[in-house]
Amino acid sequence: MDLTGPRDCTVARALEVLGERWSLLVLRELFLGNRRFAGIQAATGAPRAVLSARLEKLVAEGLVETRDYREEGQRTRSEYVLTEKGKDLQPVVTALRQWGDKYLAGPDGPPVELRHRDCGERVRVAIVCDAGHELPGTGRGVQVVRRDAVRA
Amino acid sequence: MDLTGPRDCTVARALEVLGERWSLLVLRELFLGNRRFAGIQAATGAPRAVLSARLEKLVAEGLVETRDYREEGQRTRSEYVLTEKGKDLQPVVTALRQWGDKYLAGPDGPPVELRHRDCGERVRVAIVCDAGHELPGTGRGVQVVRRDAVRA
DNA sequence: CCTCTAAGTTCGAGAAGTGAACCTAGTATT
DNA sequence: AATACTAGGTTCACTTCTCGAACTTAGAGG
Repeated sequence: MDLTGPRDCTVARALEVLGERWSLLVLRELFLGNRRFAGIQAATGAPRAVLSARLEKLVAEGLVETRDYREEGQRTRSEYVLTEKGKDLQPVVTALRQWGDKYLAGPDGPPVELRHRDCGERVRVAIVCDAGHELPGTGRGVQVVRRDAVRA
Repeated sequence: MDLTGPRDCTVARALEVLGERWSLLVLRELFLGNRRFAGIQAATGAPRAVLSARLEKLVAEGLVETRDYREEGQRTRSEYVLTEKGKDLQPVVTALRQWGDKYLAGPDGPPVELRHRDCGERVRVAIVCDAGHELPGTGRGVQVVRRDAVRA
């Protein structure tokens, strides 16, 4: 994507990194603790060539690191783990899941549920302000302040 | 994407709707109040043919509705507005923006800021549980509960 | 009836995605 | 030391998506 374009906001830049097909699905698997190539491939259904390219990109962007592991009877291989930068995408994946759960779940309800490990309550994404108010998930009450002059 | 695949979670389904290039960027513009074809085209930089197809898809999926408007000296045309289902994606776009602001903003800082209209404080996305605890944005403390049996 | 305009559509070329087959390099077995 | 095994890729031929530019559409206004 051309970042010299009319509105170079950070959403566009984020999508530059994450916007390709499979990228967010790979991150979903990494959040679920699936660290190996074959496991991610099976869970996402991404073609191997694409998965290889996406993992490479995620590593290059610093969202993911490789780490060596050794299965017995096998040579040493690499597995993929999220960096802090990658883990910080949890709200994105969780927000997507929440929306999907609300509008796209099957008759059995969503297949994965997130809970707070400490108290067992259901976890969700909320829009809040620094004064501690929670805003509706539709974004009502959010005021957009543009700091960008027109940059043609 | 093949939804008969190994792990048909709602994240995958959500990306089925939103995962194509430009879709989320179009939604960003709609959230910012940009409702017209030409305006969205200019702001996102998407090719007209692609934009046309994406808007059509978003309408078909029920995230966006068309509404007639009439500029004086012009014929009646359609503009695009978010439905409730579309507005519910605010947390996704905001989470993306937040991550982009943190890791990808330029030296001048992010070009767009979100504030709570009622109190003026900065708005952000948080991971919270139903007991009112706020969890770190990295997802530490989130427990994944799988309700899906293995569906090969 | 001619022009203007926003909103599309069409087009050929190029980039990206696809599944299947093939390759690679340590491990273990013989 | 030759052989088979395996997770993780790479390569290939094919299809689909994306791109920018040019073209089309249809109502408004002169």
